[in-house]
Amino acid sequence: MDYKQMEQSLKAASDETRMLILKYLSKEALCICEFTELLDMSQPAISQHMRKLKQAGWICEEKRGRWTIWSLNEKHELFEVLSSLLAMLPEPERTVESLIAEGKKVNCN
Amino acid sequence: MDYKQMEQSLKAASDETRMLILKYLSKEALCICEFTELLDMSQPAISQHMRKLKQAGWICEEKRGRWTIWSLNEKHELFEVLSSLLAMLPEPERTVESLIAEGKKVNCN
DNA sequence: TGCATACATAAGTGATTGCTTATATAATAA
DNA sequence: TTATTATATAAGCAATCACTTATGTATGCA
Repeated sequence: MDYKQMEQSLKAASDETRMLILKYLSKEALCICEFTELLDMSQPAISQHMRKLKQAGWICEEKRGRWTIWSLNEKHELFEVLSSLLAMLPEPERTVESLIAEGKKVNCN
Repeated sequence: MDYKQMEQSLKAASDETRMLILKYLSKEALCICEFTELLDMSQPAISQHMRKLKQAGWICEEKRGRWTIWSLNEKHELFEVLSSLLAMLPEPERTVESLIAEGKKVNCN
């Protein structure tokens, strides 16, 4: 891995919002609409973060009907490093379960 | 470690120039003037990169006369992660030895 | 067919980045 | 003392950032 590649990978991960996204994805695959609820952010903001993470190779998308299901790319060269970083982070307050409890869970998977 | 802390640490390391600096420091402690030669950059540019790395806790400074000797901070909470990242990077082309060969090595340590 | 849903993209904006040049500071050398 | 060396800091600037609002696109449903 060269310096430019590592810079691009790390830069994409070095953002509080995107680290939260990756933390959620380390548990289960999710779609954009769930993240807008979990992170309380606009849909375009989430969408743009996803694009950055995808360009860096951290996540994969799977189109299913009108949903796009996002998941961690376990084949990323730095996947193990990412995993150990994510393991150091606390569990987010909002969970998919809390969305269900609030009746805000969408049926995308 | 919380999300903001990790973001700040990773952001400081997520730069090609600063990763090169860290790679050099993983071998030996060095001063600014050596980096200006090794990286072919201006002194203020290097100085500002050092400040960022120091603020993130990645490096330590030791003032010795008019020199400032910089070294990796092995007590950083993410030191092991950093080490494994640096180990994946190729050795830089320019080395302290090549500086000596060119007669550009300074006597700072 | 028409409308709602899920998402992507584009343009605009204020904040941050990484450099530059210029200058300040502090230690040593002459 | 004066000059030189090593470094830090400040101001300025173009590029990039993360958001916003507005709009486009594709799917599924009535």
